[in-house]
Amino acid sequence: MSDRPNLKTLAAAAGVSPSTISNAYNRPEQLSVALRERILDLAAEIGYPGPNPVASSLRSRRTGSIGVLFAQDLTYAFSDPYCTELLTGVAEVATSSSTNVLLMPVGPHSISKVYSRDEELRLVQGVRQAVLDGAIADGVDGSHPVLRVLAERGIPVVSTVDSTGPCVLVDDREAAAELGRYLRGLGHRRCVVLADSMDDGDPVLGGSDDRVFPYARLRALGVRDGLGDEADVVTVSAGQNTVASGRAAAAAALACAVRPTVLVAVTDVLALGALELLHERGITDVSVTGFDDVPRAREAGLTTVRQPVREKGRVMARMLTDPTTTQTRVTLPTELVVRASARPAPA
Amino acid sequence: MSDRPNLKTLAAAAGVSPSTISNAYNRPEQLSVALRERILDLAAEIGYPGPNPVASSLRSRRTGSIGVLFAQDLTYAFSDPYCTELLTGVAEVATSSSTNVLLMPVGPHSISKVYSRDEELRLVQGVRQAVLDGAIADGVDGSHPVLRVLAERGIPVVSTVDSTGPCVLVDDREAAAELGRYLRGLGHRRCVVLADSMDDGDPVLGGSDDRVFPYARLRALGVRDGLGDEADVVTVSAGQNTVASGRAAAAAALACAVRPTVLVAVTDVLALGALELLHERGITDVSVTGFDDVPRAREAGLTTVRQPVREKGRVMARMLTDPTTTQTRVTLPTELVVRASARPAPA
DNA sequence: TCGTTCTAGTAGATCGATCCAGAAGGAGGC
DNA sequence: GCCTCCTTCTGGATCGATCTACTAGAACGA
Repeated sequence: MSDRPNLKTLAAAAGVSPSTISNAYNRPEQLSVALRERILDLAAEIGYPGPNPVASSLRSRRTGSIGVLFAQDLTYAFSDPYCTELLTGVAEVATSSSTNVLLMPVGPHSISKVYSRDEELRLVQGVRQAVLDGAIADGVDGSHPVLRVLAERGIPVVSTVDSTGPCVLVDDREAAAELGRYLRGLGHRRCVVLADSMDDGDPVLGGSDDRVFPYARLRALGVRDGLGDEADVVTVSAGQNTVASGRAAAAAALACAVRPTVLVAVTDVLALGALELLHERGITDVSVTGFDDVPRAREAGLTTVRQPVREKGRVMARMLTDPTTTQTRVTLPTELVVRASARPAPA
Repeated sequence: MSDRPNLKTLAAAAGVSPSTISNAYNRPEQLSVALRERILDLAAEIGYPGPNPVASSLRSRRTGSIGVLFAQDLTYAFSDPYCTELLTGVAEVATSSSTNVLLMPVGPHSISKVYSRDEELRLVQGVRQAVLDGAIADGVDGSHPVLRVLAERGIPVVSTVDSTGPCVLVDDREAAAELGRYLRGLGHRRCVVLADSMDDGDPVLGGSDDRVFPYARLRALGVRDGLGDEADVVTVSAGQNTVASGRAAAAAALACAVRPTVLVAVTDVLALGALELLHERGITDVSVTGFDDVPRAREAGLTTVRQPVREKGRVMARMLTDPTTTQTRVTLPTELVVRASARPAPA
């Protein structure tokens, strides 16, 4: 079997210089229509698939793909409605600009843990070997080693977490504060916040904050702000952002010495789990709220905070693919969505 | 600002040859522990992020990422439970092997349409520029131009559509035939098959087959096989695989001259749409079946055919990432799942 | 006729690593 | 003391394109 044809092969076959072949694909206006036709005909004939993208990227320093990093495990991402909605926004922009989307698995990372060199190399391996022009980091804490690798590689990163670099945010704290004030108005004073975290095991009541995701921390703070000083607010770190975690966290919350009147979940998914548990146990005097306003929140009658997740994905992707966008810091609006799951606190 | 450090810089700084730096990252056993430590220390100090993956891929012909191609629009993929389940399986394997997952947008493709050269170049641009070691093609018809590009580039492709190359299949036709026989046993003789397709517009009754996805075609054939010759079977091409399409297609089906006793959707998502419409119109004497057994099918009481989608994703990803797998053609089992949505045909 | 501008195409360096064959130096055997 | 083997490290070719700067010749105006 003969060697795979490359640009030089084709150049020789066509009797032109390599530069001209390159131009035929990348700068049609630089050569005559007739010559370009002849070249592409010949390419089809000898089975040349176009310039090798790896070689092309090496020289041109462009790859035509953008990466997406999730704080949580990639395996969970596709069953998380927040993630899929964000990806949809990213995909819309990617599709319209013929850009590929690279999903990188990243190991869980704890701020406090110190990694050995080889542990860290393994943690960041996906990102080290990733071929991309820019990356979207969703909920990834600024201290995460993968962000350092990307910075060293000179790859632009747009984050959903507040930082000095480009980011697309919602005001998590203020949005949660608004929710808190609303709950305060309903008479709630004893509250447990259900927060997803990098933990894998059972829910931990009032556990340390350093494995809780950045947005979860802010939302918990905001709820405290809104409920006021005299309110009793405890956080449960629940583990992965899944319905099952929400159930377990709610169970842990109900087992508190002083029973809360409201469970404030930092995501709708956790809230749905909490609702499930309350329903199952026939408990009707405990309110639940969520955050995000995913499709199922509406069906479930969940009081929540809406954020424009798909738009977030679009904006982030545009910041990386569209050279004319100059904005480097965008804040998107949120909106309190009142439904039936939060009721006045029992007297 | 100084130039970004590269392998040669680091080699010079460490007083060793470039090969040694490369080995420090890729072949730790080829150098003494002390030297490797010294190199990695120095790398951290001068901010060298490790070998440039593009240059590395060019020489080594490995990229550390696998691609995924969906027959349908990438934007819809994340809201399609079949796709997300497949991706989850892929992600599991990718995570455990530190492989990245590349999602490539691909324009819709009609078998019969002839593309101009530049139209086709645009259609395949994402795939032409994609950096990957292998690709998973889900439901992509063998005639699709992107598959030719991948073949010319020498990139291995695992397909879910029967072909001469590697593939992971379910026996769509026989699975559907089993369903057909079951429905026949329930007395059904007038059937409309709801099939998703590359069309965008309104549902087309008995439209041409060439824009229907390959699996949809096979399942339609299987149902015919199972229902037998005397049964009246018509296909509606419904457009995208969405609940909304399912509703519209069901509406079209009910408008038939001879009203069907059963709507056989080639996917659960379409079936859910059909159920929604029937429920809304208060129609109780028309049965519905699906295919895939997605999570919501259970909640909806949908009679359907289960296929192990996540396992499919795992197997396909393994065939591309694990050099020890030699199997080139795998058939996974299916199972008829009887629930309440298919009832005996009215007399 | 001369100089200028424009178009179509070219030459050769370069991007940043990995691969393969080989060499230096020390250990071990006889 | 000599030879062999093993470990550790090196030199230089190579992967396949794009980039920048340049040229030949046509076209054009004065």
